[in-house]
Amino acid sequence: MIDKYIAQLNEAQQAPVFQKDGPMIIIAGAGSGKTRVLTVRISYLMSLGVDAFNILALTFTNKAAREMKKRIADIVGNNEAKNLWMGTFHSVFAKILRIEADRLGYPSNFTIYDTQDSVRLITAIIKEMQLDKDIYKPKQVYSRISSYKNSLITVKAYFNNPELMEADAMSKKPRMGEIYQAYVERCFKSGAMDFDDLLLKTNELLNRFPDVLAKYQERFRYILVDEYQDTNHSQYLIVRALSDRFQNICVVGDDAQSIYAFRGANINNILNFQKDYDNVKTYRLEQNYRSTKNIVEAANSIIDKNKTKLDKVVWTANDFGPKIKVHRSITDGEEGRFVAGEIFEQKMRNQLHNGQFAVLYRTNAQSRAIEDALRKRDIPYRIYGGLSFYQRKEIKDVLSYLRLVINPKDEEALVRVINYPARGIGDSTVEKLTVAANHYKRSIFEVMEHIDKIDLKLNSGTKQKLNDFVMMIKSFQVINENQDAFYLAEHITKKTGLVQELKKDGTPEGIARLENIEELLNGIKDFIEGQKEVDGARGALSEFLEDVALATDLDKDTGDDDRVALMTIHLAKGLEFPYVFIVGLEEDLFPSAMSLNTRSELEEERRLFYVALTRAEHQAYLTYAQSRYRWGKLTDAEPSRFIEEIDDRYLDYINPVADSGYRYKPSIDLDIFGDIDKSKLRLSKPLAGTPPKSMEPEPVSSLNIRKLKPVSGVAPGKANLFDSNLSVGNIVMHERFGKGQIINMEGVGADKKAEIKFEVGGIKKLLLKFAKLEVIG
DNA sequence: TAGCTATCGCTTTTT
DNA sequence: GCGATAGCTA
Repeated sequence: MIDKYIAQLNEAQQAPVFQKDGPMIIIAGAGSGKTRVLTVRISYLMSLGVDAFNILALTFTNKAAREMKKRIADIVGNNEAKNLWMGTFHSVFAKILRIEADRLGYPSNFTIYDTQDSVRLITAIIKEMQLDKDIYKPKQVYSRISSYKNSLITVKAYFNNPELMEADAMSKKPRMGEIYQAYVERCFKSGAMDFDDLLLKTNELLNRFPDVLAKYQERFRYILVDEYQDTNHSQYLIVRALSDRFQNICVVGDDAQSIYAFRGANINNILNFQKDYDNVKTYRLEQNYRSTKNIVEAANSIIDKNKTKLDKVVWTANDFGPKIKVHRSITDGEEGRFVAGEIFEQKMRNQLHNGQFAVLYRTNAQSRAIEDALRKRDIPYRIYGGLSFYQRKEIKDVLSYLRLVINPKDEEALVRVINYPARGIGDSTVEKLTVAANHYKRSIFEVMEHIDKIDLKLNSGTKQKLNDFVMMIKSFQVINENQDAFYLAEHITKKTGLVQELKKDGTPEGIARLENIEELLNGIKDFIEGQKEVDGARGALSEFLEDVALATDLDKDTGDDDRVALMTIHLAKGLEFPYVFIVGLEEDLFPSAMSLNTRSELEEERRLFYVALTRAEHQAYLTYAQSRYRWGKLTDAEPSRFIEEIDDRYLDYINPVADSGYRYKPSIDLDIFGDIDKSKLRLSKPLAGTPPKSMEPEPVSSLNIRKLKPVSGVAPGKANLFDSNLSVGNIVMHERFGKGQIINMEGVGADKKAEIKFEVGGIKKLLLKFAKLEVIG
């Protein structure tokens, strides 16, 4: 049986399958069939007699884990596949932490705080400490704490590290450590772990308790890690610890697709793997089965621009296929219309369906313009990511009640719903409760339970209301013991008045929210139906809540309806589509303005672009707009350097008509389209009195000026192909105008122009993008 | 304490 | 251009 699957692999793919023991790394280029290799390898291990219980496979998304499990089930049968430990780092170690929770002083029913919960708690702490929230920005503080945790810097380690403390003091946050400490204490007191805790506490567990470590080392004799390039330090240490005994560790990854450094992923984990273990075998999968030659080669030409990378040549035996289409539009609205129109046309012409198209963007905010256009064309689509279903207010409200039932110490859940729907427990009361809770080192709920024994200067009416709330939650707990989660959830929505609240609102938004709650209830029903088939399921409610806490939108995808996919590039990693639109290819958007400060940030953006392009099987589109609404304001944009970085032979410029039609005749005075030319407007600051005609009201905004800085600040001469080596004073040769000297340069990126004094013909302004200039002196 | 209005900050990506 | 929050008033 297994032989058949092995025979379907090429030689390079078979080699890692056949290596049963020892450390190994598989460097797998985009589209090289790594998932197949992993599934066959796991199946093969099992065919050699390795018990499924002894295999741990860590993936990046739940979806990847599910799919892999399904494919393995096809090979070895469902009963065997069921016993595999397979999932994301977070979900696998959340399960283990629940089993071992008492070792760390946590309840096994601990809550998992999502980012929203964490940020709210930090906001509250900053307020309580009476710090300036403009200096201590909660989100910034959160990400700082997150990066500490991912580097295994505990509160204690922080206070032992003068360098860190100094760095925080330098950035005007001398009390960072105290916030960190308070945050950790409050989470603990609430019986809650945040995302990073799931990894940090696992490390703590394995470090502090040798017997626990031994137990899981013994259990996980074979460990496989997918997307190894995206692991952070914390994850790295877990893998190292668990694999230390048997050294049967197989990691798969592609350094060219490392796109999560921003949240602590360490590309060195993959670059240094050979050094971490003895006798590491390295395998390379370089043949791409996914994309056309055009796409593969164009993608290679991009990634070549990066300095930090492993040796690897991705190639394909596929056809050349069509060139990559590049489209320029005036506004983001027009960009959306182009995408929608093109999907419409391609569907007609080639008998395609919606599911074969994907629109990828850098930021979630870009989806709106695309959505509008698709809707107008009646093209069904599905948005992934963004505000996920479970993060919507009405959903989080219901979930908060459910969380309180499981873990009444959960403070974020409590604060959220203690007065929603309104029941006369106001801010000042909650404040008093919080102060008392911190003072007695108890949870707010516990304080409320003993409200009569503590003097909080509350009037009797308020006390009664608090008591009612406690009794209500307790009554829910009783129901939870006797009824299933669906019954309880439905009961809660009615009993708390959540449903009535939305019904009386009556607005379309209110109705939509009601429908969402209904969908949530149905989701719970589905979940417990599914649970009934799994043996050893604990209380369905707590399992449901864990699932929800670690679920992503991608996981909800059933894939059975035919829709165009809209998502960020990050989310698209690991997916593939015949037709891919990469939209918003503009400087400051992609590459993001936030990533222009260092070379490594820029290289990560470039890898992101590489990931985007290699999602396409048959046809890729690159689109950009010359102006775009950002933060509700129309903003100028210029084409992304990434377009220029692709060799022209792979590209097909769809519409060089309107303004570049002029540009092909550089002898024409450029002033005639001065109104259109953004960079020119921007740079004519001395003429600021000139009324800008019909374009946006303030062409010389502070935004635009700010925009110039980072672009030109990046490695002069390297920023893009067009300004290489050229500077004022150079003697150049032009194919039509002959010899001349550069007397001035202006603009950036694709709009970069040189003013050249030619020996014959006088001074001309040329767009470097089109002028074929040879430097001769 | 509740509900309304004004203001802010946001948009880099996610488990 | 939106959603969350602060601040004001009843």
